[in-house]
Amino acid sequence: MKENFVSDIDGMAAGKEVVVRGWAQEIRVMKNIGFIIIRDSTGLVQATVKRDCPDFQLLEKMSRESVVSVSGIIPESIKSNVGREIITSQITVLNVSETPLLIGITDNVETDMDTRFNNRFIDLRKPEIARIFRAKSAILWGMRNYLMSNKFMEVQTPKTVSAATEGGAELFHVKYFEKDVFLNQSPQLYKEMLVASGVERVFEVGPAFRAEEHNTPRHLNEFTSIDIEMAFADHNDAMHMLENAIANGIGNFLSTVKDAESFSLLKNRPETPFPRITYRECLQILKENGYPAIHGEDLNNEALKIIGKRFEGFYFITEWPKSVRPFYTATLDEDPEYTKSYDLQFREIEITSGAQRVHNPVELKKRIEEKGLNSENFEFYLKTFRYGMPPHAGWGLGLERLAQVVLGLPNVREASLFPRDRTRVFP
RNA sequence: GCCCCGGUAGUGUAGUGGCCUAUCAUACAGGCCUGUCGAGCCUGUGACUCGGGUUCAAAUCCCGGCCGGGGCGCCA
Repeated sequence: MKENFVSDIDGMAAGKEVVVRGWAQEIRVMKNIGFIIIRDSTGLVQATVKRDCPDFQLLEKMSRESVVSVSGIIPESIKSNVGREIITSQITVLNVSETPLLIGITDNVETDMDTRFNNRFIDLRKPEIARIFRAKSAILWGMRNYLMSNKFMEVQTPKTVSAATEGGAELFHVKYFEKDVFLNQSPQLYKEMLVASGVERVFEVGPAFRAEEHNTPRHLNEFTSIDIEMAFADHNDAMHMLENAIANGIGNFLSTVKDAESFSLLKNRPETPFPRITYRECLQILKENGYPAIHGEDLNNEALKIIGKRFEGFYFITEWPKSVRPFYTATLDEDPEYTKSYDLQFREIEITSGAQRVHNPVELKKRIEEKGLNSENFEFYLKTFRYGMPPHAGWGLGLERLAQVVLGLPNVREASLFPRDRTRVFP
């Protein structure tokens, strides 16, 4: 096993002997001296190879990105501009890399997104690409940590489901032995069933599939959904959990990922609570801006851009009309045409959708039928509401979209290691 | 699902009917030079997405396929 990562060299005294293992990012050879810039997951170090090193001739035939193990000593004074240096005593080439590289790593040439994704394993060697996923991981960890400390249990629910769905999104068909099944668009129904099972607070981090033929910088056909559901809670409680989970996620990212503020769009842990605006207030703003918006319809992208300009970062749009929300969304006590629902927005990008849910089985059945769905297909779900279902609320969040807005990425595909879009199912 | 734009060496580009035997950068191979550091200099290798059509002549114009980027719709 590797004993030292490159960044460990920072604390080492001159004269200390180390073994560095990583990728040979740059190789330069001269008459009496040569250099290898070695990269590992933690950073760069220059291995300086003098003529008297017995492995000097290995440099001359070494290709970039070959995997090497280099032994050496920390020098008294560091002359390399990468800030770390070892004076080499021994070099082992563990595996050679073919040339030329499929895409440049340090070359001063841009590479198209398509070419990069076709060769993603090399693309990910670029520090500016790799750090996206360090950030995503740290954001998720911070959110998970917040939920775990609030009595949530992490669960896994099936991704293959039979015909009954929430309606709305198109689903992917999959052969399942002699049956036709679908890839689940969200864990919604399962989360609620687990609330009925007495777990009270559940969350899941997993894939969600949407067979929509969109081609935009903010859609993936397979994305990572963070979903929560909590018993004995209303939409305001769920919003509270959401904004604090996000603040904790971003806070964790900024405080644990190296140089986070240098590449993050958001430089500070966001203040909570996030501002809230109702759907009806949005329509009023649009009207004042002379933008035609139809009451009872969804806000389109252009409308959301107008609304988004009024807020610095994250904001909630609450109390959406019943007509644009799923059947399981609870309505306002004082006006049943509107719902206890909310979307979390960042400018025009929708990050999260959530609500208090209907917990009365009679009303729920009615709402399913109002949407034109067959309630018999939902019996597995409806019956969990008849034997003691508490009031509950929750949300579903697109992790790639969250990473996209936190980092200011131009395309959500950049936040997916191996994105799945309208045409890409490879690699 | 509808609409717009695009596809030229490994990578990224210039070229919109003949001056293209296709530009430049980077990579790659070889050489010179140098405790170098986006090193520099010289030489070399390497490309018009596929199929059909128009034309004396097509990278260039037309049609179709495939692939890509984006707008709308829809959503996380």
